[in-house]
Amino acid sequence: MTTINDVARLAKVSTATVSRVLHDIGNVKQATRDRVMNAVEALNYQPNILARQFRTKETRSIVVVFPDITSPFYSKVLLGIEAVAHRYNYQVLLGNTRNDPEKEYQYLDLLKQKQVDGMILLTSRIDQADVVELASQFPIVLAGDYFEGLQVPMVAIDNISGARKMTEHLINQGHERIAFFSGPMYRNFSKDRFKGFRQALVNHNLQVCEDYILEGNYTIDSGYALTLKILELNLRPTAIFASNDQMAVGAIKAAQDMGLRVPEDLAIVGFDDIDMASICEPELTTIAQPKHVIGEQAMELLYQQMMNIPLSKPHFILDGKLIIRESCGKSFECNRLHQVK
Amino acid sequence: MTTINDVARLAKVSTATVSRVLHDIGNVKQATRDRVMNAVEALNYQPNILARQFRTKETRSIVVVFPDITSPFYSKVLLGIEAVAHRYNYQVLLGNTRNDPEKEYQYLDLLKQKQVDGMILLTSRIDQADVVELASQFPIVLAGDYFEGLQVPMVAIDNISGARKMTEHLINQGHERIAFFSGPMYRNFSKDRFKGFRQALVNHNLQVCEDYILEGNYTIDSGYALTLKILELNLRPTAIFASNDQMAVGAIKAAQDMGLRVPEDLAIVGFDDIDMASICEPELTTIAQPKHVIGEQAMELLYQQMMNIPLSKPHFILDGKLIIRESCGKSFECNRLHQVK
DNA sequence: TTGTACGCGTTATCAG
DNA sequence: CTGATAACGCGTACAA
Repeated sequence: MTTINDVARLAKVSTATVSRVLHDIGNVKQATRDRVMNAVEALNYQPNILARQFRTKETRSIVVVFPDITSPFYSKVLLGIEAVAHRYNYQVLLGNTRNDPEKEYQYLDLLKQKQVDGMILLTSRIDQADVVELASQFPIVLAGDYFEGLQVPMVAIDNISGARKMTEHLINQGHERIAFFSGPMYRNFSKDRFKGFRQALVNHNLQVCEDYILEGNYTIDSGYALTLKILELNLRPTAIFASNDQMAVGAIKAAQDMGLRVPEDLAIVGFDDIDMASICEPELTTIAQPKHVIGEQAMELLYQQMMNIPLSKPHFILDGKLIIRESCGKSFECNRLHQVK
Repeated sequence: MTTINDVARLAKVSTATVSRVLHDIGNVKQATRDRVMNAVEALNYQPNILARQFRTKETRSIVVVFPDITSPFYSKVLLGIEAVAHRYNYQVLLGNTRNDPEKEYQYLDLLKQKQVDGMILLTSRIDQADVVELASQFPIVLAGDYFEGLQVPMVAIDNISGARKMTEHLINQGHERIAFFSGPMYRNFSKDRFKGFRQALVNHNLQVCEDYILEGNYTIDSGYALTLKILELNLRPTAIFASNDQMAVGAIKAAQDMGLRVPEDLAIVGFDDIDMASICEPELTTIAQPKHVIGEQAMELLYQQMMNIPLSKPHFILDGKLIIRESCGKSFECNRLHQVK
């Protein structure tokens, strides 16, 4: 292992000068700079990063915490994070939790122990107070999910308005009996999607029927099971709003297995716009989240904190876009004409 | 920041003893051990990991290199790796390359610079010689992909026999005009899947038709485009073997868009058995890879290297399993009866 | 413009 | 069983 001392000796300068050259700081005569660089080349010197990290207390790495790397949503966000992280020369540590709060706490330790310079939480099951306290001491950003009314830096879409838009679209199609598959309610965005759903119903003087509200866990299987359950009701819904695409895909599968046509017999819509949404049969009407951008923006926010740049804007609420495909029946325009008639 | 010195002082022992207690090594009298632990508690002491890493030259982290975290295949393998890594107390660094060899070299630097203790390559586009040389100096494991005839530790399925099995199934169904969508040929497993395909044809005295062999890039879009192309031929194939599920899904979509029924008009099969394979319509016949196990095994192999445990077996060839679903037409059994008649 | 010398917090060696 | 102390390699005041 060749060290900075070896370089210094060969270049006949002090280690301080070598360090200066390597970091492009301080005034160093061109001649000595060249001597140093030559020595570096000759010895094929690579700085000992671990020593540097120890010395500077900077690891140039961050950790991203999320429940499931296998999820098409989280992995896309992660991709956005990674793109910006690498641009700023940060490494990204995998923080897969498998929904285990215990694990999450372990990742928090990485921060406390300075093994990473910052953290992005794509979701959190641990005590909000803990996160808030940590956020006051370390660079932290929430992405996709968020805490109610807290000023931890955050980037996400407006889930309430997204879900409202979607529900209104369904209502405009003539649906009055709409089932809602929520995700686990310990996630704030789950609550918000439900809120948006309810708002739309209320706005249109439709009553929300308890039997039509079911809680799933955002998996295909869960959407499948919930659909079978809801189809047992005497008065079936004419539409299902699954609050993510995986559940919607499971719902379509279940409906088809029960001999129902989608959307003719049962309209089904989702949320997120994962790749599968435009592949499945019928193609899924959904709310598109700008996943990559959420990741990029989150990393930008984190970077600013790590650099101690005051945040011009700590909260970013992006737009969720209604994507009308086939699974909800006739298009919005068609329907308007229909109603006008 | 409270250090080991503070603890030593409070416990009225030397730092050496504190370190001994903390690592459960050496003989320490119970009484002093208690004193130390009390001091640790009282001061809420957390060892400085960076200092430790610097001292021991161990980071307890590894990097996993792969082209696309968004891929259902790679992310599942990654999950397996992560499970075992955490059991052994290793952190996992994300090595997304977006297929950029440049990036891959950067991750190699992490190894050389001792920023990680080991590396798992899920695929590699860089010079094989470089990898082999590196593997002689650092813990490295190849997973999913591999090098021909080299003794770098590795775990993967037998792609040749997997592809052969699949092709034979198609032939047994009565297909004689089978198209093959390969992946990029710079990946060895791509070559092997093609080899297996060709072997099966040759074994059954079918000739391989150049027009039916197309190279894609393992994406849905590519499967879609290739299918449109192949359907332009005067003599259309009766079956398509797409060498991964994404391309197969794209192929199904294209066929359906062209008004063809799958499998009646055109049989389509894939490879990998990603989640989507059992969701799409029709469900996909495919070769299942034990993705999670590949990841687990790869991490075990890496761990053994990092611990300097001699590898009992450096190469693991797992089994790819033929999963017969709907997209290939009548089931194998039905078909045999049919032929016997 | 350059060099000296110290400290970062641990672990490891060696002596007692 | 325990303590003193020397590294580890780098960055950086401070001095020259």
